[in-house]
Amino acid sequence: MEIENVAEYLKNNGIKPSYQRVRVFEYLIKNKNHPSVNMVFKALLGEIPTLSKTTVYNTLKLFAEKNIVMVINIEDNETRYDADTSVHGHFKCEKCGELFDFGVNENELNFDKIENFQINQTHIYLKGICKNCKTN
Amino acid sequence: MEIENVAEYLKNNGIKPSYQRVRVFEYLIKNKNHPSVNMVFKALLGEIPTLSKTTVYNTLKLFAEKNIVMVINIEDNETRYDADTSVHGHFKCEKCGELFDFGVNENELNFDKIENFQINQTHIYLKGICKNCKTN
DNA sequence: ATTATTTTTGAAATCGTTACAAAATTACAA
DNA sequence: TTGTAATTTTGTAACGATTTCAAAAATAAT
Repeated sequence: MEIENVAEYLKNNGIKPSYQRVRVFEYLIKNKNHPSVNMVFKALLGEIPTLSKTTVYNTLKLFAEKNIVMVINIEDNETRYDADTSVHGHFKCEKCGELFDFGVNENELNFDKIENFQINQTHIYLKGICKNCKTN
Repeated sequence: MEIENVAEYLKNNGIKPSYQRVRVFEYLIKNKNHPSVNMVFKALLGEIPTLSKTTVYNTLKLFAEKNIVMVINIEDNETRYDADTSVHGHFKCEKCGELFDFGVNENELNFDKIENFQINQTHIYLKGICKNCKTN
């Protein structure tokens, strides 16, 4: 998805585009590295010296409520965020720790036993060894 | 999977079958409710008054390392455990909070972009409204 | 301008989890 | 058995991610 005007995009999703919110969202779409709160906070603190970590928490929670970010719980200890809200999977390499995106064909998922359930969110997490770490 | 003798099963998986470990694993296979550490602890405390919560943590971590339980991170705040380690999905109802199992056909998952990755674990989490909560 | 509303901030509290050392239990050898 | 070593359990303290909360700052409305 192409987002030309972040402030406009936030507004269209019912979010008042404050300076901090715009900057956090810009970080997400520029750095597609599924950051944690701490990663966002530390990256932006250099440019926004008054930034509070609570603001990052508040902002990402708001984004999640408005469904413009995906909450990734592939790690047991810290939550990660992704501005790409389309259905796709995440692969975590157990060796290098990196998180990879991969495509998922929704139609091919046959979900037994939950017919007539209303699905709002789909999370697909794989863990293993990535191609780089396998050869090295 | 049928597990007739829990102690034997633990031993076969490289786990010394102490009393606490046997009781924790028995709880898991009798109560297929994907319990949290706290749920296991509170349920067993009545029968094992000296039980420590740390023991439940240690035990479940050991089970996970030996791959006889599945770690479920569908909730952001607390980890849940499942003695069924076969590939299957979990549906969390956003209304009643219940966790449902569902079947997944592994072969039908076409994972784009991660060819030549070694997959060790597959986690599929859905969130939405279960059939009961939709009608009520 | 003034006032009301919203947002940000930072410190304190919360809570799941882990670290650690002592106590209890089990395994092993004499 | 008995003593000793190794393993497991226990409970308290520490840790760290996240939330709470109230004050300060910024923004919007009258």
